[in-house]
Amino acid sequence: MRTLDTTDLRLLVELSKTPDATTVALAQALSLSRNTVQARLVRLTEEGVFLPFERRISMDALGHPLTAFVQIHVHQQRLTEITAALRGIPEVVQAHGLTGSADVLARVAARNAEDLFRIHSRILQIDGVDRADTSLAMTELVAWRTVPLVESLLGGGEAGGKGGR
Amino acid sequence: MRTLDTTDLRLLVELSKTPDATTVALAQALSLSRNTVQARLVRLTEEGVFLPFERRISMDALGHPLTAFVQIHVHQQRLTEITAALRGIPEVVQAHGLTGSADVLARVAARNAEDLFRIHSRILQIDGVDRADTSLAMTELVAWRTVPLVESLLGGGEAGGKGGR
DNA sequence: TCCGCACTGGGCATCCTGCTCAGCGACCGC
DNA sequence: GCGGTCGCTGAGCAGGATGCCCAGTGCGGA
Repeated sequence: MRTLDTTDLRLLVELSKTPDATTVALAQALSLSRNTVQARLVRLTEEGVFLPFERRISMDALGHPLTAFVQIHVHQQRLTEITAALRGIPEVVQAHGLTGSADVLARVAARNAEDLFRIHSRILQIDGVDRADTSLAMTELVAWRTVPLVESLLGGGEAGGKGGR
Repeated sequence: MRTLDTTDLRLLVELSKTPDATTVALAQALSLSRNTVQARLVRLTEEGVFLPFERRISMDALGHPLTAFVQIHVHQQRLTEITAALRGIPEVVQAHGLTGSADVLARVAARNAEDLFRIHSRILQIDGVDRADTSLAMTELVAWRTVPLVESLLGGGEAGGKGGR
């Protein structure tokens, strides 16, 4: 994957500020020509810099205000089937295979405590699952953010965005 | 927060399929009038159903392909300062206050193993942090998804979208 | 029965989009 | 030093989308 240059990063920051900005507005904000912005956006899209829109849907709005992390210990030989089973539970929003004591960390969205208990049980009943420890997220201390990282890349100095090959 | 009706949910699914679709295209896909779609989108936006665009930026693209989860044990009295310190680390992408054995679960993005170690050390040096256990995410078994949950709400039957108050 | 609400379909001026083209400046390899 | 190549610019153009307005309609609740 190509390394993003300053122009790309500035574009990402601007997009984060005004996600629905038109190409013209973005060009104005960054003092670039409309053509350049358009070309960059196409390239960024093709390179897969933008993750699916799904990620922008609020669980709260869907009536699932509770977030919980479930640490799952499994028979590692059966990981494939277990993954499939987890995919079958819509409330399992995300799951990672981990190093360390637990094998799988699943992120779960629930309507309320009962609902969470139900989902927890459902995970426990999956064949090959040994144990599942649920931790409820009480506060989001740091809300998902990418811009600080992008800005650190900008400040840290990348190659300039003009001329050259 | 108002409960989303069938029309809203169908709109979310359609948007997930084609995030850059025009209002006209969405209206066509859902067999609604353009005016209705436009009004719904405005309302969904006002209600905060859409999370920030930042969430759609790929860490891989930013040169941070490694994801790690850091379980942090802290002096709970100092949680406020600790949160501020975590916010000061750009690589800390998200952090939750948890019930259970650990106090804080932080999600971290890193360039490579060394980088991860550096960030881990930086977290450890925060005043009030007792211990920090890092687990590296090796695979994303289930990529972030919301649509299955939305569809389960659709299938489960919500109130219809037309008429009434 | 009447009211209010949400959706519909039409219309309108303005702006954006997607595309093309020529020109220019900078850096590359030769 | 020189041509080649790449990225940015500014202009132009047809088609379409946007944002806004309004009147009409069907349904449920008061």
